[in-house]
Amino acid sequence: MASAGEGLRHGERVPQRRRGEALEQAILQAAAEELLESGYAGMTMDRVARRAATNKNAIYRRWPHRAALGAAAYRHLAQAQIPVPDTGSLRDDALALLRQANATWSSPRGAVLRDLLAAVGDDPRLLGLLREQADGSAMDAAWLTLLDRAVARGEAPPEAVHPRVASLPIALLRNEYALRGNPPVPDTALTEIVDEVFLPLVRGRASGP
Amino acid sequence: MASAGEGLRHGERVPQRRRGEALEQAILQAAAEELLESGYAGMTMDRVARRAATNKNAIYRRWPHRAALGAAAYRHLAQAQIPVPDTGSLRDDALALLRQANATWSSPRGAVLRDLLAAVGDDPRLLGLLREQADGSAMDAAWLTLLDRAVARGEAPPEAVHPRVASLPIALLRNEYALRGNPPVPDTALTEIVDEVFLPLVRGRASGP
DNA sequence: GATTTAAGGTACTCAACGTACCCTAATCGG
DNA sequence: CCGATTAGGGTACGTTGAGTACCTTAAATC
Repeated sequence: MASAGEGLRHGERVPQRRRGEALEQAILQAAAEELLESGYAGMTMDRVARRAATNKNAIYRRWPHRAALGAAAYRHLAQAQIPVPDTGSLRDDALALLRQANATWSSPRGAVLRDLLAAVGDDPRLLGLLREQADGSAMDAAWLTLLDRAVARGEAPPEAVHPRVASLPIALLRNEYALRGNPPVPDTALTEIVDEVFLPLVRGRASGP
Repeated sequence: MASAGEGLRHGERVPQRRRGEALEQAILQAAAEELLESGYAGMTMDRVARRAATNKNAIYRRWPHRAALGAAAYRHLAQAQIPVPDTGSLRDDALALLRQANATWSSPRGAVLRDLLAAVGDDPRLLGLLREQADGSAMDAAWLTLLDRAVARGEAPPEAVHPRVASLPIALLRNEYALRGNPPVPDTALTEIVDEVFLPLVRGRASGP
């Protein structure tokens, strides 16, 4: 067997030691994998370092502490694109969005996110970083789009297009998780949120001041 | 100064070593104080033991791990009695209850509770223990009472008395904390929750199916 | 090719959880 | 009233994991 990798034609050198961006991506990838496999509690710095085939130095040169790495790794694994459903009915659209959020949050990724939010505590920088990708403005935008369409169809009054209304179903879903813990919220709870709260509220704002 | 405690009349002995209930209460008290002073992260087992003038053995004989002690200590310090406001107006009642919850949650105790809920993770026993005293059924009962009174005054339709409606304002308040972190929610957010969501929903359920 | 930059390797400090062991005070049974 | 049992006190560990220090060595840059 000829020794490979060193003697290339024309003397092209293949670096054997990653640097900069390449190394950073490898670390993030390793951290994300650890997060999915063992949760945030299991994502130790040594394990990440070993998995990325590097050492803790390289990590601490980039992130000041574990929570920061955790947040960055979550972001790396949560390329959240939210496809806004368009079924032609406000109720079905709302249910579809809720079900999608429920599926995401009850997946391992959801558990990781909740761990991270807990661990981050009150560090506003990391809090923002997490929320951004997690469910923040993108989610609100989706619900506003959904309401806009309903108004255009004459299904909802214009007063219903309001940030508080838009964020309501997700807030209630989040609340279910806060109360019950990890297991996925049953579908009956989702329909209840839509039928008993969301739609009545949309109606209720019609004749309001 | 005469040496006290040992030589009592009639040979009554005052035990110098606490046992059972007395010691348990002392530990809980010490843990609760640590929680308030330094949060859950600062409530180390050694500190609690020192503060209670005992040692870790006595603690671990009673609680299997730190999280269990934390939950028990929180319960010890959170004798939650919820006085249901009765101002004669649904809006004012609702605002009063919300403001009270906001005050509690933005106090050190609220931060401790959030830390604990995070630390407890998915242990259902501790989760239940915490929620019980924290904001669970007592809170819901208060909101249902408030709705009942409004219905009696003719201020709200009977259909508004529904668990989902009752838990809504607290769910939205909790959501504010989840989104923004520790600082108290501004009063404008509370009035918005009441005026833009809660009251319209109560109205909206009136003519509903 | 020399110099500077950053990765690799490793050992270490420190804090904190949880455990083991042994001694001694309090309680309980007779 | 006196031994036996129970449970608290004291203390020293073992272990894990965060974060740091320091030196060596490869890669990039001048």
